[in-house]
Amino acid sequence: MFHMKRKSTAGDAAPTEAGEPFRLEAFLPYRLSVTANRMSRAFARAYAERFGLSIPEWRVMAVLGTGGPLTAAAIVERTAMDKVKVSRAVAALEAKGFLARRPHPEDRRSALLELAGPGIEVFRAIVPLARALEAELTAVLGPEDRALLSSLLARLDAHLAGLGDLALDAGDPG
Amino acid sequence: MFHMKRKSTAGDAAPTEAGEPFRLEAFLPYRLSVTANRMSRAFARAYAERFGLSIPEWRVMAVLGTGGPLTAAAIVERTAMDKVKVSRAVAALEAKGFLARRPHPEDRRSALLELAGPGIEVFRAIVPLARALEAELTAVLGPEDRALLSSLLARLDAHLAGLGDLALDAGDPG
DNA sequence: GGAATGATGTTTCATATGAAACGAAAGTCA
DNA sequence: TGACTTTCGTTTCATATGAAACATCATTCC
Repeated sequence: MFHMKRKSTAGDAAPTEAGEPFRLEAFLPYRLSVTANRMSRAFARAYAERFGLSIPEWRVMAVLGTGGPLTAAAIVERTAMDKVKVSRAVAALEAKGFLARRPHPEDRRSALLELAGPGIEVFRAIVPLARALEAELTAVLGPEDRALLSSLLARLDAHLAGLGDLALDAGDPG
Repeated sequence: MFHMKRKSTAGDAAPTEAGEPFRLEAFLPYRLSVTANRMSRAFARAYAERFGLSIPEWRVMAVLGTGGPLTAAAIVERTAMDKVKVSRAVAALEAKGFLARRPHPEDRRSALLELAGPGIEVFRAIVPLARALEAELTAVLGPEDRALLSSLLARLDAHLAGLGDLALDAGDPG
């Protein structure tokens, strides 16, 4: 049989060509997931060993450490984490005395959160270590490829976030 | 201007520069994790809705569908999944009649696994859909950027796998 | 051969996750 | 005002995860 009709447009000089046997290693969702998990595991271990923090906790600290006081909803937005996860991370950090809640002046359901006490110094200590570990783990890529990867991921992520919940099946979003 | 030595056009040259305030969005492990999770969620939903498969189950089918009969250990190797996860995925697929176990001729602890019955047709049906969804979700990147991303991830992943468990912190090769 | 050690795959158990239900507080509308 | 609807954050619950213990078979070394 002839395999004609290939290369329909730019869209299909694709990740995996239609006639070929399927290879998991060349499948982008797989690649992405495996690499991200490896990376996450390394960081999770480092944070846990040195600071007793989970990744969600570290992320909350990361946004609180740079942005001012934030509500939980704002943290959800900036960390791209589930609100349940944020709620639990905040509770854990509060229990450790790493952050403080202050009543929100305009909404009694909510609270303003910010780093406090030991949390402030831990944040200062963690940032350079996180950067160093990032540098070590991504050492194979030079600075340029690292930047390239980051920018590709950002573009892809924005697209995925745009697709959002809609149209993942059924309709053709375009 | 004077100190425009390396303005961030195509992204920051270094992962995160030492003097700057920490930005989670520019932190590669974060980017990677968020993007991978979004992608995974989309696929998980698609596989579940259309075929009643989890991602681990789909991955096992993916390697069995192309490679011949494999042992569980071989599947672990090729899918980069935990052996517990593989064990459970295999059990689930067997319960659905999607794969068959055959005693391993040279090792009575092990078994040879291969797609069977409905599993074969489901595999054939799923591959083009997986490819189509991949294409849709990565549509923002052109074919070239997609290939680039894939190759960057592969390099990074190989490096991470190389670091393995060792040397992530000071040194306890255990 | 037969103990000691190693490999294979399953089960146990403690933790992590997020969808959905929830109470409390705003916001909306008549 | 007094119903409604919506939003904020927490809690519940059912599921997913993997480290460690396990049973089973294989291999090594004496």
